[in-house]
Amino acid sequence: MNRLFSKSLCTSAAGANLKPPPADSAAIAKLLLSSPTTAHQIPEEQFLLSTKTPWTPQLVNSVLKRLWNHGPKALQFFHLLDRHHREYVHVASSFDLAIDIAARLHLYTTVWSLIRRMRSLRLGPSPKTFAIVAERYASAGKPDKAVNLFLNMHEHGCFQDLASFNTILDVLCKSKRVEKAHELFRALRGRFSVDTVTYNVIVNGWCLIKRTPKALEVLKEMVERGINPNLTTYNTMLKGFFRAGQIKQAWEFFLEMKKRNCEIDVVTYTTVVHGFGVAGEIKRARNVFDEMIREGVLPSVATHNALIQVLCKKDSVENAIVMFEEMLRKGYEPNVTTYNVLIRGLFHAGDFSRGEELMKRMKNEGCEPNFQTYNMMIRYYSECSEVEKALALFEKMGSGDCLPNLDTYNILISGMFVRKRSEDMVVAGNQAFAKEILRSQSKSGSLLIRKFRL
DNA sequence: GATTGTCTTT
Repeated sequence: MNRLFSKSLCTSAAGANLKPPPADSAAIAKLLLSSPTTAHQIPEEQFLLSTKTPWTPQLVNSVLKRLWNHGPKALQFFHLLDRHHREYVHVASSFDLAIDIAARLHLYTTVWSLIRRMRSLRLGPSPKTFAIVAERYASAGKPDKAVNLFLNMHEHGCFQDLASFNTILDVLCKSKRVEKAHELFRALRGRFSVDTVTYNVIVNGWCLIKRTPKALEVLKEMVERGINPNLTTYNTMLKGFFRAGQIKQAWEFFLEMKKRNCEIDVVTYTTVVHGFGVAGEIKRARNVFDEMIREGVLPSVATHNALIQVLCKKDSVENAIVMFEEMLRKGYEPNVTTYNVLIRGLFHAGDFSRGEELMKRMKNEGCEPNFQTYNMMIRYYSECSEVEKALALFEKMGSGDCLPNLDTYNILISGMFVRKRSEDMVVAGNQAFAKEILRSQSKSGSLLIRKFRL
């Protein structure tokens, strides 16, 4: 998500073209957020529609991504350009973004009219478009709709192939509809000549719901059918054992991988380091970490993050900090996850001031805090009745690049209600974030308003 | 966006 809001993305909108746009995507997004949703043809909109704004697909996409948590606004903007601009025509990737936003809001009528519009402009829909919609259907608890979408793809001018088959299976698996995925797999594996990736997706599916015996069955079947498992297959299985709490089996599987001369990689080692750590086996996690270095497999930032996280959770924040400093000394560049994990660790230990310091540090290092950073810090503050601190962060969020999302409101409000301190709500009222919820116009927003009579 | 490792909470 952080990537979506990066500065480079916005400035690159100017592209290699001759003249820079009069406004960047941040300014445009702000303008759109400040205008009422119902009004039409307000001066700002006329500005957006004027031929002086040199719209490019990059600029449009950047605005859409900035308005990700303000879906109705994003769609309003998309439609405005689509319907009223004389020259600009959306590209396929902008349609995909708009479709994703509409599907996320469960506005399926809009989704389908966008797909029709896309088709009439001969821009798609592409397999990617279908992957997006299928994923949204699946995560909205409509896996059958996702399957039907795949089965009827060809009616919308898009051919099914192995890639799209693997995609729909993965979408079903990731939303924990593994039985359904396996069913579809068995029914259609003859029609597409399925490959290692297909099997890997199914193996991963069973692992995700901790049914490792089923995963092993699929692995066996794959070998019997002459499709060779690869390192991804084994790494998936290994992670599955750890996830299911089968530490002994995981270790034996790992040893077997080494015995059979698999080219064990950084993903394998990271999985084991993290797996042992989560199981509370810090010593073994460290041993494996040292072993990988001896074996000449370089730990990545992710490997360090895995170890830092488990040190925070199962050992001590102090040791996690030591690891962090060691990582810096070795020349690694920490990412948002590194900082989030450490800040969470410090906050969890009640050390708010060092957590805040670390956030300052991450900013100084050019690593922008994301939603997770803010929401996590706000959660800890409101749980400890530090409402002023929580609201200060909330304000900082609103003025920066990382606009508060619905989760933020939920965290703030529930944090206050848990404490049942009426004066908290007075503070909250002063901050007028109830108004913000109204403006966000989402279903859950209005539910909140009704629930708490804001 | 065809598959695997690090970030939501116990």
